[in-house]
Amino acid sequence: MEAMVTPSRTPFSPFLSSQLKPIPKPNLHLHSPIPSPPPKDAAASSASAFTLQQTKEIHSHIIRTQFRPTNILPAQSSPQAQLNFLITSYIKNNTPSAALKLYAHMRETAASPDNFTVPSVLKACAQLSSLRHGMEIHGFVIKAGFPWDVFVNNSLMQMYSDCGSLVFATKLFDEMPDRDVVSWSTMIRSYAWCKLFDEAIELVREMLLSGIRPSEVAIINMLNLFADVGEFTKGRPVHTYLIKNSARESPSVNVTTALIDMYVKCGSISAARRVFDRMEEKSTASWAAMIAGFIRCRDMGTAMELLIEMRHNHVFPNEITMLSLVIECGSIGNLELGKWLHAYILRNGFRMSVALGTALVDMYCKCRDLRSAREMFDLMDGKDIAVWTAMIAGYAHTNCIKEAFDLFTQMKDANIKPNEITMVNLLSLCSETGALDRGRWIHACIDKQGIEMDVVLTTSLVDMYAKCGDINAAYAVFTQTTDRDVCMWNAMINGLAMNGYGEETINLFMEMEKVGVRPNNVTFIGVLRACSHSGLVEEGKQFFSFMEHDYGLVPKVEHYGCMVDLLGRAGHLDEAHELIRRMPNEPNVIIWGALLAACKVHKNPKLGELAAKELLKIEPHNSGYNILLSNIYAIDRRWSEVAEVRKSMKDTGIKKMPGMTAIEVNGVVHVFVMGDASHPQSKKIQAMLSEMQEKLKRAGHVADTSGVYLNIDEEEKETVLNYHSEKLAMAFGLISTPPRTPIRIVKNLRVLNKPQLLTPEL
DNA sequence: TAATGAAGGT
Repeated sequence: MEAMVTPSRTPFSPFLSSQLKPIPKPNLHLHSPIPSPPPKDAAASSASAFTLQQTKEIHSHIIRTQFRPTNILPAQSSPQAQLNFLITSYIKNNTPSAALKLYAHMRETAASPDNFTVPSVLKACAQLSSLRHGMEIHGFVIKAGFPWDVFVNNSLMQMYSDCGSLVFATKLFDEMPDRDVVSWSTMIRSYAWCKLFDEAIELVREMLLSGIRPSEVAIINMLNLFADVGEFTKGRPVHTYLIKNSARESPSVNVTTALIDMYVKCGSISAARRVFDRMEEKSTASWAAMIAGFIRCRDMGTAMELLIEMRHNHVFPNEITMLSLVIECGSIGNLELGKWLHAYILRNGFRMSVALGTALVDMYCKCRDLRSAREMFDLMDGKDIAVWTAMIAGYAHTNCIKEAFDLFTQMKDANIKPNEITMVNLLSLCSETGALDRGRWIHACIDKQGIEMDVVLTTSLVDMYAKCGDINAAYAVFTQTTDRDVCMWNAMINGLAMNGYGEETINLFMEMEKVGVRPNNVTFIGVLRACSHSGLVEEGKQFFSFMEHDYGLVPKVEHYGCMVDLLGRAGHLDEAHELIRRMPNEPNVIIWGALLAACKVHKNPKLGELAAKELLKIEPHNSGYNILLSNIYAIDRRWSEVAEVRKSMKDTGIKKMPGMTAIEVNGVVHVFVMGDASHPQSKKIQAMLSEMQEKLKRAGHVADTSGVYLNIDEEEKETVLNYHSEKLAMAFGLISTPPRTPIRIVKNLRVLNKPQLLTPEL
């Protein structure tokens, strides 16, 4: 690997290189201090599950009082038992890193972890996919000399499997003196998780042979698993087993429901229907699974019919049924059915719980009907953080900056404290729109409000800083945390790649390997992109081959896209074309677009024409591709063909989409299109543009007009260049910021391709 | 048990 990246050194910014500190060594003993206690006493009582806030309060109380009895936990509980309880509570509240910190604290004090602690903290490791922490705990178990315990052993297997180390899990399984049904299920699950279905099925067979009867839970787990991986044929043996066994005892309603769910998720609605029709007794859940199946395959008529039929059979949908159907509907984005369900809910007098209301708001957002979402939202009473967040997420995903931040302000006025999820949504909005100042502000809010920095939130921060161009801030956030999962590495790797740090990207990739985080498809996109932008052709080819042969990751069309880009940028156009012809997947617009872009740069109209025509085959009405084709003709000065394309565009009503550029000044995002005179400060901008042009001319700059493919004379072309949206944004930036302020403009192609997003309905 | 969240190719 080392040898591979050395050959052609790419020039990279010495500035960043000096900034990039080595990744801190993993802190094996987790010495991080326990967070300082909030000044509240633990007043909450009764509930069996505590909220995160309550957990933290109890935590600080226990630490403060040296395990004196509280009014919440049983007074006679040992320190171990109390801490175990807190660890479990942190995990239930989805804050595994807090659980691990608490465990580290136990190790330092007299309250030594016992075999109730270990399975809990292993679960936390699994949630964080932190193999390193998991192994540390395994080491502790061995050193502490616990008596062998099947429960602990199963937890270890589970942890290894969730952290991607099937080898260790298998080793533990093979060496177990005594296996229970959970051990088998865990191992089967692990194999199936790695898509080793044949091995998983073989293990099912072995389990049955060894006389272990799968428990009902084990069968349901298996079915859920096959459902998750969407492998239909592989699930069959479980079905066969059930049928064979049904002579003795018929499967329970829960098992059959899981079976229906599996068939539905594997895309076989007819098999699901057959099982469903044969059921003697159907529960609410069975009906719900069946109806969700018809929603999923967009057969709304049958879905509605079944919902009505269900009531004739005296099985009544409950709030949960409706909840799951609304969620399903949102995930396929079917507005019509969503509205029908909403009406159905109102007509039939279901209790409109906050959860159901939230699901409806979310459904409308996912169907891009923000107006209805907002209506529902405004109607709701007792709004909690989830609804506010769902609504903010709706605005965030449609790039409605103003609405999202306005709502955020209103939420705080209503005394609702934002949580990690709220912040993640706002940050992703900042990333998409390049709003660095707002992003920094959100970062400050997170610190000020003491919001838990979990993996997802940290990843969002890294991503925001990287996409907004502040790579040093991204790196600072990245290095400040020790629990990094593959997504966080990917955010940093792709961030470096995106900002042009080819060599650093590759180094970081190797660092990731070293600490034992397994790269995935997305990781390789970043690495290949880095090679592409830095002209590391040979390295890129090697990584491409590595990913398949050394990591067992089948390159997807995305990776081919990177490779076409890599080869194309380097001018190896024919090789790129050859790769497209050889690829097993159907080339899409990205692939042909990459080839076309390369043909433009390297002036190969012949291949470019081919690519443009392929693009138009896929999307005949895309104005962008029509423009590109006409530009290709223009390179060859084939003006009559240029005119033809333009005429056919005009005839079919295709309009050229305006290029747009955004700039953030004092927290406000200004968007410019080409020749835009609508800005209030337009006059000043024009004056600044003239000044810029004068200065450039005096400095001897000659505009490169070869990229403007209109049949007009050179002087006019220059005018067109001068009114580009980028220049307008740049000029605006110059007049509205103090001298020497860095100016950051954003051209977001994704925004460009979705013009409707910039003109929200509201 | 069932409502809100992260990484990606021109």
